[in-house]
Amino acid sequence: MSRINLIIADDHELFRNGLTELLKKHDDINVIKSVADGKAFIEELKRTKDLDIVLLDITMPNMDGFEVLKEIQTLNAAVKPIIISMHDDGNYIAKCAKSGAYGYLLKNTDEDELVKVVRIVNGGKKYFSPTIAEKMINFMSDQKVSENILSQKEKEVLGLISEGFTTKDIATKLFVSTRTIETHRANILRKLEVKNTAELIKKATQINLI
Amino acid sequence: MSRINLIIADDHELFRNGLTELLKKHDDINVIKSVADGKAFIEELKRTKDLDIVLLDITMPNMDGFEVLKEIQTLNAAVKPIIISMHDDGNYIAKCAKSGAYGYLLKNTDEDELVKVVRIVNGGKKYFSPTIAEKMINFMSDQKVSENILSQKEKEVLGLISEGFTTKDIATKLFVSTRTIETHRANILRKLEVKNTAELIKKATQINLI
DNA sequence: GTAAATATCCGTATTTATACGGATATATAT
DNA sequence: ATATATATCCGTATAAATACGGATATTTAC
Repeated sequence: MSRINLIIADDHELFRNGLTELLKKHDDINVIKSVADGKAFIEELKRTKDLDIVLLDITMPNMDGFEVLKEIQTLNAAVKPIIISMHDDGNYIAKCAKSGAYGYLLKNTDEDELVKVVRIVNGGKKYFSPTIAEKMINFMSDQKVSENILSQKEKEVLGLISEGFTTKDIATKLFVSTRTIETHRANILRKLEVKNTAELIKKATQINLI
Repeated sequence: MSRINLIIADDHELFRNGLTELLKKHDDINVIKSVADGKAFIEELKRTKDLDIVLLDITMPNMDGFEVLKEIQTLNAAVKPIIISMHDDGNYIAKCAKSGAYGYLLKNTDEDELVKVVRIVNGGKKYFSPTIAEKMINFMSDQKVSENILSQKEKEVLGLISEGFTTKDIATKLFVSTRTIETHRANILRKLEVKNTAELIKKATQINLI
C-alpha cells in the first residue's frame, strides 16, 4: 500500500510542526514537507510528484489559502486541498467550497477526525462535516440577502456616501441629476430598513456592504 | 534539576496536541496536562501543586485568556502565564501585559523561541520580544488618541447618532437644547476630521468608537 | 414573453445637518 | 493658580437629506 503524501501549509510554525509530529504517528501518512505561505506551497507543488493532499490554512502571508485554491485549479493540479482554519464563518467555508476544497476542518478538530478526513479525501471524496456544512448553508442564505438586496448602482452610491460625498458630489461624479441620486438614497434606506444616513452607514458596515 | 511543569490551555485540539508533542522532545519541560478552555485550566490550577507555567491562548470558550489572567491574579497563584496567540494586535498584547502575562508569543513563533521563553519565564523573568513590545507601544499611543479624543458627552452623542437619532431626538433625550447637540456634532466632526455624518460613522466604526 | 426590478428622470415641501461666530461656568491638568 | 478642555447656551444662514408622488426605458427573471 502506498502512503498518502501530504504537505502542510500554515504560517504558524508551532502549529505546523506540532501537526507534523501528530501525523508522523500514522504510518499511512507521509508528511513530505511543511511550508509557511501559499507561494512556497505552489513552488513545492510544481516540484513535487505524487502529492496527494495539502492541509491548507486560510490566512497566510504572500498568498492566502483562497488564492492557493484558485491557483491549484488553474494549474489543474491533482493535489486535493483540505482547509484547516480556525474560522467557522460560513463566509470562509462557502468560499473554500466554491474554490475546490475537498474538506474544511477547524483547528479544534481532534486528531481522529483529521486523520479520518485525510483518508476520505485521499480516496477522492469530499468531506465537510455536518456542522461545517450547516454554517455554510446559513451563510449562503444570509449572503443572498445582504449581497443581492442592493443593485449595482445602489451599491456604488452607498460606497460614495460612506466616503463622505454628498448627493450633489455623487451626481456630478456619475453624470446624472441629483434627483436620481436622491431616489437611490431613498431606495437604499428603504431596502436596508433604516431611516437616515447615520443608521445606514452603521448597518452597511455591520453587514459588510462597505 | 527539577523539570519545568507546564500546562497548555488552547481550544484548538490539533494545536494543543501538536504543541505537546513538540515540547516532549525537551527533557527539562514536563507537560503535565492540556486543557481546552479557561475554566478547565482554573480547575487544574487549583488541583495541581508545583505548576510553573501555563501556555495560554486568548480566544477560548467558557473563559478566555484575559479572564484567566485576571483569575490567576485574584487567586494569587504562583503560575507564570505565557500567552500564545495568533493576533499581533497591540490591543491584545497591551491587555495581557497589564493583566500579568509573563510573555506573549505568536503562533508563528519557532520552537527555539518558544522553549527559550519558557525557560526565561521559568526563571522568574518576563519576556516580550522586541517586535511584540513595539506593537504594544504603537497601540498604546494610538489608543490614547481614539479613546481620549472625544469627551464622555461627545461619545454619548456619537452613539445616539449612530443609532439613527436626529439632533432633535438626542436633545430631547439628554434634556438639552438642540443647539447644544449641534455644537457637539460640530466638535465631533472636527475632532475626527470628517465632514459629514456618513463619513463620521464610517470612521467611528473603523476606530472602534461605536 | 410577460412580470418584476432597475436606472433614470422630474417637482415640491419639510426636516436635518452643517457653517459661521460668540459666550459662560465648571472641571481638569500642569 | 492659571491655562485648557468641557458642557452648556444663543442666533442666523445655507446646504443637504428625507418624504411625498409620479414616469419611462431597459434589463433581468421566471
